Amino acid sequence: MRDFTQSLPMALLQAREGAMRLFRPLLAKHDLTEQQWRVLRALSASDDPLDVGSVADATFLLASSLSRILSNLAGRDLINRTPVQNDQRRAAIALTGRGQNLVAQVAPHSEAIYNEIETAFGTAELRELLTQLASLRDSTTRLEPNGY
Amino acid sequence: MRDFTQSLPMALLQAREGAMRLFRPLLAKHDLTEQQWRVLRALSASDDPLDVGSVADATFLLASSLSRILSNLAGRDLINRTPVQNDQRRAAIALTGRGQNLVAQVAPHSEAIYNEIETAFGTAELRELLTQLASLRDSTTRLEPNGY
DNA sequence: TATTGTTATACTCTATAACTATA
DNA sequence: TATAGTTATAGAGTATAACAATA
Repeated sequence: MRDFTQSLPMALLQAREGAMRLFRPLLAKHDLTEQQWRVLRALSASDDPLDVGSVADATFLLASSLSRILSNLAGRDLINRTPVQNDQRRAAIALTGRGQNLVAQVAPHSEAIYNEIETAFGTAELRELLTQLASLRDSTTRLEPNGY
Repeated sequence: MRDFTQSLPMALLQAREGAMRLFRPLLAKHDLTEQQWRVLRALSASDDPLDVGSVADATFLLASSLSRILSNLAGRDLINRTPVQNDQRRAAIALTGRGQNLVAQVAPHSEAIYNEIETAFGTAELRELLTQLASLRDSTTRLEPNGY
């Protein structure tokens, strides 16, 4: 078997841990978990409200996990849910004003950390890495888990 | 702020999810969580028994999380803990015979999945990606989280 | 009947701190 | 006093399934 530390999942985990380690104190200061921040970011990145399924896809969260997270964020008045007119099953999720303010407050610090990483790692290297990661994602998307 | 889907942590998460999605059914069949498998792999990769701190470092698990995981694995007779002679505080963790057998049983399937990924993504591309990930890890290791 | 989303349940991991035993 | 490891506690996410409401 391949060397443990050389395995792709471990390398991706280590790389992500190395980056997230720099972001966590910022999120903790605002009482946000990584997952909660992913939800806020996804909503912030979208011009229109998103239904729950779209948020789940964008954030890599299970619908059942996301449902709880949305309840938490709604309880803190950071997001709201409004039923969709055409399809009453769907809920349109959007940032509240408070949610937008929070994102706007955290974003510059997040960007500063990101810039530190980019400076340390290299702008061209970062762009290249993002390209390769997208390519890997596309490659694995086409594969199916085998039955064992 | 940078585009959400273009952010490095998200890209690393997506890439890892894409890969792990292919491995999870295999681990599930053997009643192993990702974290438990990381521990078994780390022990398998080492010629000598490892103390708990070393396993924690190798697997990116907190000592307190690891302690429970080790209890679970010990209860299934997959690992054992033996006190270290020179330093009675330390425990030397090693795979049992059963643990070695389990790793030996899972490893070929894991390798097959890995080969599928390598074929889909490209051997040279994979090597290059691993190099870049190691470089990123080194870059972020030298950075410190800022206070906010 | 199928789909969207929530709830139920059991489990696992995270995170911090307190604690024990040893050095 | 400091260190290695475990235990306590609270919280959060995972995973599967069951469920209600709607299409």
